Amino acid sequence: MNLNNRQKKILQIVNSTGGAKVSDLSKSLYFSGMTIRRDLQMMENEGLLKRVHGGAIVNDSDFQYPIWYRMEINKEQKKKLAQRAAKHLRDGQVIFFNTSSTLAYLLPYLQQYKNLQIITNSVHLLFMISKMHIPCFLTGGRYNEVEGSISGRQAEAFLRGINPDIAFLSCEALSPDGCVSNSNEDLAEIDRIAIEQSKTAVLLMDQSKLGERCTYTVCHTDRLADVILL
Amino acid sequence: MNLNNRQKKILQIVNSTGGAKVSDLSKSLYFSGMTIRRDLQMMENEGLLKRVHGGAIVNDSDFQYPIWYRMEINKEQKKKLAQRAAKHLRDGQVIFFNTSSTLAYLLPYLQQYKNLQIITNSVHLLFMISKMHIPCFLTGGRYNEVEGSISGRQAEAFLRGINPDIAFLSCEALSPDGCVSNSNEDLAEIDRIAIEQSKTAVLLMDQSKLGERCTYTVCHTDRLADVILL
DNA sequence: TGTAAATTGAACAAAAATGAACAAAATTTA
DNA sequence: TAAATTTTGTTCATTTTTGTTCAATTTACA
Repeated sequence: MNLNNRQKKILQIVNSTGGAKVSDLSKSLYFSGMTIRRDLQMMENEGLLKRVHGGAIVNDSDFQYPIWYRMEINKEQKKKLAQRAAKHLRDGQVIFFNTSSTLAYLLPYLQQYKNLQIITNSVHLLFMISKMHIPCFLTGGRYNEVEGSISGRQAEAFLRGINPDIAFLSCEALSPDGCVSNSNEDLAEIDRIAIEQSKTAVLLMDQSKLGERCTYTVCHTDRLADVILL
Repeated sequence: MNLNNRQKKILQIVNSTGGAKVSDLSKSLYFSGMTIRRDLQMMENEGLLKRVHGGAIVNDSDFQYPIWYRMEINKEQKKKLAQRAAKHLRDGQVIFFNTSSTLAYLLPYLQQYKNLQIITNSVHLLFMISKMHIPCFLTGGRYNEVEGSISGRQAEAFLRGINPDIAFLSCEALSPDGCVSNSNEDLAEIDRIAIEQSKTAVLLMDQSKLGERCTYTVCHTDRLADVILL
């Protein structure tokens, strides 16, 4: 029994029973209380559990649903609203999409238009669009694994060299007074530049994120041609 | 019993039992603890297992090499040659990879270096490298679904703005007189620029493609620091 | 065949893991 | 509230494991 096995076992016990006492763990695993305590401290640092006086309990901190799950939520309603957004589409347009799962609802409507060119900083959208055999360009720059986005100085430079007809954006928060904002500084900057460079900008966003305000302002809604709440 | 057989056996034991102690492996394989320890270190660097105090356990990290890589991993020759290519690696390097599955053999060796920065025009390599938690930049530009590559005018401009310490390239053909060539014009141009911009360039390629010559010349081998035939 | 490189093991110093002792802090009890 | 009890964290000693270095041996290769 080494450190790793012991900690794995402790985690099993804690997760299956909701919590465990140091004294019990010590007795059942045949290690001193001191060792157990050190284990719990390590595991708490890694966010695996929460330490309390006398032992440890499960860590039920906030967790995020994976992206594929979020896409399944409210499918029907979102489809209808994406249809409304699709009314801004025309043949031959150069279109920018930012990084967002919400925008994926728009993709089916691209099929009916000819000679579109898509630019995006989302690798997920890149793949989906490519599978539809629509030419797609990705901004260059630093890859962020969490959102599947490309951002940073180079992505900004890339965008400044392009003038899309329309930008479809999604963001994290929209305050009551019309302030569109994001919690990621780099992605907020991408959005700002996309709006600057594009003739038209349309915001799509999830109603659930309404009314809040994140650290980095993207723009005010009066700069947008349309705001569609899914 | 040579190094490769021994490591294969160690991996079997670890994978079948979930873990093994150095002292036990030493006794059952009749090798000194020191040798076992060196084996484990090597195998950990390649991501095949996880070392813990006293021994090793199965690698349950979130990063897994793709199946085709793990299936090939025991082909000693490729492993050895990738190892030779890895000798060009140093801490803190800025490295370019072009679009090629061959280069994936090098990835395990990246883990042992600190502060690397990778630039590539391959989305497949981008994903693998990101999963290893190494900062990775993608060139901007047109996406080509077939090879999973980014190329075109913007990718070229992106590359010209960067000066990597070393470029690892793979290509489609290498003629007997040392002409490195490619059948895709855009990707050949990317390679040319990468060589131009990099302090050092190393070619890795599959022996099967040896002796031929494609439409677009990339460079001559005397421009390369090393040519490694897998 | 001789030389360079890789492999291996031994010795020993350095580091990690563990438990015991005890003072400090938290909790319970009176 | 104070005393008693339990739990915690610090420190130190002991044991185990690891890494470094060097020498011997084997292997690769020119």
